[in-house]
Amino acid sequence: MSRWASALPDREEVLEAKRKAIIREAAKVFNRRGSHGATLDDVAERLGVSKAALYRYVQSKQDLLYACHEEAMEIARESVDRGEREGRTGLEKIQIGMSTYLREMIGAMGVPVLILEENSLTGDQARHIMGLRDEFEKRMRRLVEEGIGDGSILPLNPKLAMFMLLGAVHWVTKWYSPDGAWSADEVADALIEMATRGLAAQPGDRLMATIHNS
Amino acid sequence: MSRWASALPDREEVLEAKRKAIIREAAKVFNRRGSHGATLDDVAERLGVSKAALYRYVQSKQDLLYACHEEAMEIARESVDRGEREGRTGLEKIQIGMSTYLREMIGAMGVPVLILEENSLTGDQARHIMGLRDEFEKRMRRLVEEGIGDGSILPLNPKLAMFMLLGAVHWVTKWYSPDGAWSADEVADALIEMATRGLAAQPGDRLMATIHNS
DNA sequence: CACTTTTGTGACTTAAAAGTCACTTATGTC
DNA sequence: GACATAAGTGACTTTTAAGTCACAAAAGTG
Repeated sequence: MSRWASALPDREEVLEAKRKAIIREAAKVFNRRGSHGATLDDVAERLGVSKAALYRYVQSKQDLLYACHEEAMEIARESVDRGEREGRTGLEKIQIGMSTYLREMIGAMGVPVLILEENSLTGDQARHIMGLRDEFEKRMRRLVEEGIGDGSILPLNPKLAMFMLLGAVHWVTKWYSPDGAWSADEVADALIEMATRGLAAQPGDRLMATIHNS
Repeated sequence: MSRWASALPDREEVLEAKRKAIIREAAKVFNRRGSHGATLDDVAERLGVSKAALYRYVQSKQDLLYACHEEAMEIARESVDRGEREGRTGLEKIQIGMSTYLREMIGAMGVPVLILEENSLTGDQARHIMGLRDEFEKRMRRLVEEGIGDGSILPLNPKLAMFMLLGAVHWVTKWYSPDGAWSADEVADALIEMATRGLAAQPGDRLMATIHNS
């Protein structure tokens, strides 16, 4: 047994933490430059190490890209979980789920969603990620249907509504900067309020989020 | 003077038509694979010619990418023009402008919008395209302000509203397929109706577009 | 047809980034 | 301190796609 018992992070943990850091940084670069435009030299430089060092933590660029996608889908899944747990109507579940998702993506430690370029993943990896994405989208669609059923959402096409919301949300990663005037929380609240109002059966006659009133 | 007077397309026209075809095809590939992931061999193959042939019509891949962006911004500009001309309130102008824009992008001959990857354009070209984009966004924002002023739109943050709408619209290029069940027109109408309802001061109590009622 | 101009090609060179490896530096253990 | 193991590096090879070029095929013109 090493000194300090298990009070100090052991090797495994440090290793895993470094791998996570690589994934986070890579996700940002992939997202800004596209998966083919991003270079591992670039990721390495942002982390202050050499490219060769990265290869101790990831097998290949493909592997890294795959890990980023997995992370993003994990965030998506947890966000819907939370929406389903905490919301009372279909609409509320969507609002909570989507704003959680958005906050996680653009927040300090977030892995921004990755634009799915055709071709960036292949074979089993592509199939797995697409499977997760389809599942996520199916759950979102069901929440829309639930909302229509319970009267919180207007009769409309669930698939189209889901795509509209996802577009509004994913696009944020293209323009949002943490250095700007708005916090991730403010953006998430205000954007989701506005976007979901389009579906609401009883839309309020004013918007409550802080960004709208400043 | 050649025979048939000017009834036959002359060389210049044919040349220009071929260049347009290259731009359209390239735009699709850039959009699906990202600007770095797209290869000119691929574009050439889709057009049934060799890569070397492309270089008779474009100077470089950069030049081609730039032309695609210019084309997309031209479409954007014309769409706002039409909205401003035909709409009566700020909200109506936005609805007309945005649905025109979306139809043009995903329609048969459309040049899908290009995700602006950082780094894909550089120097003067990047500055020019960003200038056009900023101008487009500024006009959209002004229409939101106009709508707030004339009472057709709720008091809200114009910049955020614009980003929400643009996200919903641009995202369509990621999932829409002309081979699917929905026509470009149907999608444009239904999506814009839903998305702009979120901003409307007097949102209707049901959605009219065909997709929602089928 | 004979000649010129335009359009297009396959085989090449070049550039950039992925991926590897023999080696150095750091860390932890007795 | 001495040894063992892990972490990290610079210089290399390999791969892929951009871009070029000498030549071939096609089209226009007298």
